[in-house]
Amino acid sequence: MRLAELSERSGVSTATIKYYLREGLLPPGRQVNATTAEYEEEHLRRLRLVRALIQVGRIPVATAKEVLGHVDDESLGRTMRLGAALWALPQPPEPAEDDAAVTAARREVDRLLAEVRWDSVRELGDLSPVHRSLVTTVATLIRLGYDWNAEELVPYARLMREVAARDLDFLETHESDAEKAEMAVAAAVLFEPVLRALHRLAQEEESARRYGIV
Amino acid sequence: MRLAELSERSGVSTATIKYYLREGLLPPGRQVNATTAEYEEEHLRRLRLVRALIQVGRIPVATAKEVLGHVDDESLGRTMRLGAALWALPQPPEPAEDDAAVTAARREVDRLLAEVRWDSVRELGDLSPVHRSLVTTVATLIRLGYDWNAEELVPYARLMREVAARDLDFLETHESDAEKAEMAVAAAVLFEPVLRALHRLAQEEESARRYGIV
DNA sequence: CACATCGGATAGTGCCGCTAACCAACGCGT
DNA sequence: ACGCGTTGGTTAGCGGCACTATCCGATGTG
Repeated sequence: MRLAELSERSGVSTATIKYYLREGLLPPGRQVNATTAEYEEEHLRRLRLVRALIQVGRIPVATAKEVLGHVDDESLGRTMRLGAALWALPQPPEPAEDDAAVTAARREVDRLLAEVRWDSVRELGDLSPVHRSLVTTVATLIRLGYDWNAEELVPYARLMREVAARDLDFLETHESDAEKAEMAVAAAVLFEPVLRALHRLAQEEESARRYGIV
Repeated sequence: MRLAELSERSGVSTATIKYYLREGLLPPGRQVNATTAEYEEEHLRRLRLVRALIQVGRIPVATAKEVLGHVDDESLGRTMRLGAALWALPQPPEPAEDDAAVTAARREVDRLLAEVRWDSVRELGDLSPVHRSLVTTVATLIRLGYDWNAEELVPYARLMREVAARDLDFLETHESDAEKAEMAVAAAVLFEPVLRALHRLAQEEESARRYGIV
């Protein structure tokens, strides 16, 4: 298909598609001649994924490019691709001011990880961007005056562990041979909005039950 | 305290504080005379909350204003304040293209809510922004080619229900009289990054256990 | 062979979250 | 009483980001 058809079938304007091509989010089509390029179904699928990452996952274009770079990195095995792609996903900005709150937060997070015995991530520690962002967020909560401690997070951690186990089960079940890595990224990025929405819906439901009003 | 001190103790530049005052995110200080205004501890706390909403929660300034407006709305009771504030929290943009994917998504979400018996939110249906955003996100997943169905979401929904119950327990325990509504909003907004981080950490941990590599 | 269409390149737009610069009023030390 | 540094408010501008409008020469098409 040509660019115009790609645009029509995806609902993305040709100008935007050109922008994505320019930014390297979308691999170039097969150049037929100087004025015509041919795109495949694969391009359409990739374009939908890009839109999902950017619109639903709210991932910056530059980051999306990086993530997709890992997805396309054939030098990595399946697991590594997934890991590298997830690693590249954006985290809350780290003010990195090493004050008392951050110290306290780090201590509590460490205690939490010890308590639930997540030894793999404990070994990685600050190397993992996710770990750092968790510390930062907890530090913010502490600064706001929450008397935060690891014990209160333990049940949440256990629940999220269950969720993560289901995530991986899901991936294993649904992976087709064709686009394994893309699926993994899509699942990682698009599951979060689903979880977030379910979380808020659950809050509405629970609140309505307890207090009668929403 | 004066603006300069408010700036120093919060780590936010005076220019930015002035900006927040202008935008109505921060109530004006007590005007002593034409060139001096006096701010209280309350302003410091509110300022920290604003920063948390914007930086950690990534909430747009205009939305944060709206949310805080509900928090300050004394015509509402506690529960209503919380509800209104949560209601105003931003959702993924809704393309609102009522195509086959959206229809299918709506059907699956309805089935899900029936299955887990969240009758309160079911009654509200499309009225709730959260409900709409869930439908939109699921529609995106469907468009990407996931053969999505309600059954697969059920365990997630149950888990998030447990999480939500804990959220509300937490609120009930920790609420001090002084800043109930602010705490509720902070919890709602700042809990999500914590959950997200725990989720990803759990994925790393689980993946490391299953496949040995992260 | 006229003409619409194609894809690529470039420069511009609109929004958003600040931020630098300015200003008159004030308060404090001498 | 007076000079001068500081205060809080106002205005205009900046930088980044995600597009987007426009132009262009090459090309396929009736």
